[in-house]
Amino acid sequence: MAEMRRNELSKTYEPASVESRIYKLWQDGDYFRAEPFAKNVDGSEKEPFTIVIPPPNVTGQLHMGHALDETWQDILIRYKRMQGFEVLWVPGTDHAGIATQIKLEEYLRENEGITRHDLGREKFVERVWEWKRKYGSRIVEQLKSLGSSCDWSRERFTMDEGLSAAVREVFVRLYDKGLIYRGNRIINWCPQCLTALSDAEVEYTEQSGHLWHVRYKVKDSEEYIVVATTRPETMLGDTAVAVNPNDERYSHLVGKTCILPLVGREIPIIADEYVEMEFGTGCVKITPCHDPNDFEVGKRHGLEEVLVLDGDAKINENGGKYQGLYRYEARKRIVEDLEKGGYLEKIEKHQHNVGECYRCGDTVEPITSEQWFVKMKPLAEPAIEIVKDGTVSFVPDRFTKLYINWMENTRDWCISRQLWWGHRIPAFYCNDCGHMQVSREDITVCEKCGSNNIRQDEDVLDTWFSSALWPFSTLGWPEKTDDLDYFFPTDVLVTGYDIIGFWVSRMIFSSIEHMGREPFHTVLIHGLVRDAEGRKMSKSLGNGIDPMDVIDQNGADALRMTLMIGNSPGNDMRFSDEKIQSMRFFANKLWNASRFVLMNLSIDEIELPKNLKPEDKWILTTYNDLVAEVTGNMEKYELGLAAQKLYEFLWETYCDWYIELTKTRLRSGGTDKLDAENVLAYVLSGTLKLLHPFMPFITEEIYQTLPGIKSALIVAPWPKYESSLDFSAIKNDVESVMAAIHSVRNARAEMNVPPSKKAKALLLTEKREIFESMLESFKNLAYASEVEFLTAAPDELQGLATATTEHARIFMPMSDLVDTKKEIERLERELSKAEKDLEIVTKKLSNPGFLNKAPAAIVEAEREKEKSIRSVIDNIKENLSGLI
RNA sequence: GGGAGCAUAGCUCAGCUGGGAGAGCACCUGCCUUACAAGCAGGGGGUCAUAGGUUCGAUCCCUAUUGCUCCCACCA
Repeated sequence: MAEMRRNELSKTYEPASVESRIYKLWQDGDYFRAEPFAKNVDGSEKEPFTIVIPPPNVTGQLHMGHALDETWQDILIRYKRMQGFEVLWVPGTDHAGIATQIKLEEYLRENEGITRHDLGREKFVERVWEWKRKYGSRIVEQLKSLGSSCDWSRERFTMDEGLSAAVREVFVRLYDKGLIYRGNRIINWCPQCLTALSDAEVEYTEQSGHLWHVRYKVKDSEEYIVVATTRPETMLGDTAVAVNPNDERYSHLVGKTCILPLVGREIPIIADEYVEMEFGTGCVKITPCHDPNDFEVGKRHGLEEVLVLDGDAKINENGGKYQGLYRYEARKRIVEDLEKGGYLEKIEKHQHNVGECYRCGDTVEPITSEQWFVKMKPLAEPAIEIVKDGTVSFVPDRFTKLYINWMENTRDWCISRQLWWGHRIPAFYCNDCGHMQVSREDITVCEKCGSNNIRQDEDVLDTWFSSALWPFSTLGWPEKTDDLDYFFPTDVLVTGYDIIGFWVSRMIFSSIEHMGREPFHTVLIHGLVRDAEGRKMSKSLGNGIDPMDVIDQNGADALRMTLMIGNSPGNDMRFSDEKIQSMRFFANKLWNASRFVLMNLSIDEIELPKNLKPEDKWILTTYNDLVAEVTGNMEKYELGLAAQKLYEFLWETYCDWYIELTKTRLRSGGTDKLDAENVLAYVLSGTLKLLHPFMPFITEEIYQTLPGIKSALIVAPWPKYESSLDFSAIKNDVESVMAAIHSVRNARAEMNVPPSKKAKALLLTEKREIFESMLESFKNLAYASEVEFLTAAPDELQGLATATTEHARIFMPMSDLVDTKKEIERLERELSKAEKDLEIVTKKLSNPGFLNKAPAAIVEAEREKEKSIRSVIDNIKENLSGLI
């Protein structure tokens, strides 16, 4: 596997050439494929771990939101795969009813000058399939370039045969149980898309409008009743005026009738609690067909229903002389006529929320219409319970509330759409006797009258109806399959908080209803990716950053790391050039560190040496702790923290310290060198494993070049904490040498001594042993020409630069460079800093409350700290007194 | 109207069950020390929004306040 020559690694990391090759390596190795009931080498059954992808729109293209979503999932999947789970990540795409249909209609209009009606349903649907075939693979390819390790052999599409069968099955079952019904109800209608929408598909924006106050004359009276409305055109459909039953101003009018201006219809004045006395005039015109609340009022009072708007938002035949006018045109005309007729009392400016179609943005109209609905209450109840009892949990937890709130308040779900692209509703009508049948199979003969004059319902189902079944339909349901037996329920669902209502909730109740249990145990919620200014990325703002461009320029690993590092579940993040750049640099750092190690390697097999040097023990201990921490973070879905720790360990611990500490040994040759090689390679190899889920490409590429590697990193076992690697006893000793090095560098830097100018170091320390065993490294990193151990401080400190730590005082003869006055100032600065620290600690330690109540370990640590600071202070003071 | 989130270094943000205030970028100083200048070494910079409370101890828990963001509801 390791075709690559070690010393041929290029000086900078070039992701483009690596990534496609590595992805092919994984695919050729078939590492993404999952087998139900797979066995371990010892014959035991493997534990499954399953994620289903939130299916992107089949004709869409990858955006940053996807990239974030996929990265989360791929990290979890790769982590679990390395841990020995039989992992399945089911990929697929969604037919995205409205979105796709709109897209093609736009294309047809712009390029062929035709509408879907010119083509007719059959031809149009055929064109959508063509469109799907043309663009459907684009997003899949984009997912691959991100590194997603999906089982592509199981790729699904919501309009696949199997998934369509699942949709039919569910529809029929729910219908038979009375949970799907057809009815004339008020729904949200998009006059642009010409279809009904569910409540979830309507977005509200605040707009400034007007409140028109209109006089309705009370019949057989000189009185007027004044109603306030924001949509005067709907008055054509008024069938009552309502007041609050407790409103004394109008109680004498309740039961009377008034005359609808312009129309002349006599309508009753009724009393209903729904009316707020304080708002407007306290009188509300009731338009049952064009307002959801009015619809309810109408039902309660048995009011007449007059529909006045057509599907395209034009006034219909019930609108008399206004028939044919578009809604806003009609509004203008009606207001004019009201004014002329003296019906208009006043016009107020008014801020109110207007519902818009989430796809096209057009103002939706509430309209009564014959539609199909899912009865929500019986489905919602167990779906709430399963989250309340913890069977399904949200990460972070706060989204539990949002979910429950959504579930508790949801009204019946309007599932029929007047579109052509989607799952056609399996309801069949007999044109002769009018009988309706809902069926899994297409109906050709009426079961009631035997007629074969049958037509299928024209409508299709809401896109979310099929995606609600995704966790089990993709595994073969309603067939009984091994996949279902083994991989269901799935484990984690990863998605953004914006579709909890649309999708997550519907998957949960669908799964309970049809599978009898939860679809997944954890819902991992991430935030949105915003631009550098914190704005939502959107097409209209043109501020979207194309992940494919980012990958091309920086590599998928850098993109993934950018999206993960420092990000916590549920929180939005900003995407900036700076961030992506620093991650590209990180990839390069990893590359070069590996290059350095590989250049020095002469071993054929990585094996930890028997005689470990102190610095080896130090790095192994630190690495070992890292394994434990990162694993803990992964388990808790704290991927941002895990990434952060890996970044720091690799850069600061491994590169800046450990590699530097080994350089003298690598130069020395012999066993020393071989031992260093082994430890370097061991820790690098382990770090690559830990980092692999985050940066799969570069880690795999490097891993392949390590000695003795027989498998791909993608299936290498995840590192475990090993107590045999715990040398924490010696950690402090090594760190005291590091502290001394740091202090020397500091002193030299303050005096602007270049590294090239080496100096002798006179070393006074009670830890002579450790300094001696790390002497060469110390000399190298502290720029010491030689080291002499002292048993007492020199009498005369003039002309000596001093470096001071808890355990060491170092004197460097550099008379030509040392400015005694400056040196004294520097030491005094350090002293006052240390004294401040000491003050805090002693205050704590002199507090009886602290001593009595704080845990012993904390008190002990505080004592250690005090001792250490005192030692530093003593050392600085002695140095000072020698100078003054 | 209801609910949620955020407020930590100049900027963007971490900070897991309360005990050390952190990272990246930016900034200052010195270095091409042959893995990396996409780098190395050193450094400056924060009353952790405000006011209370709980505690031996609060960035972290509780209450209130202020400011920003979002979601849901839709009083016509």
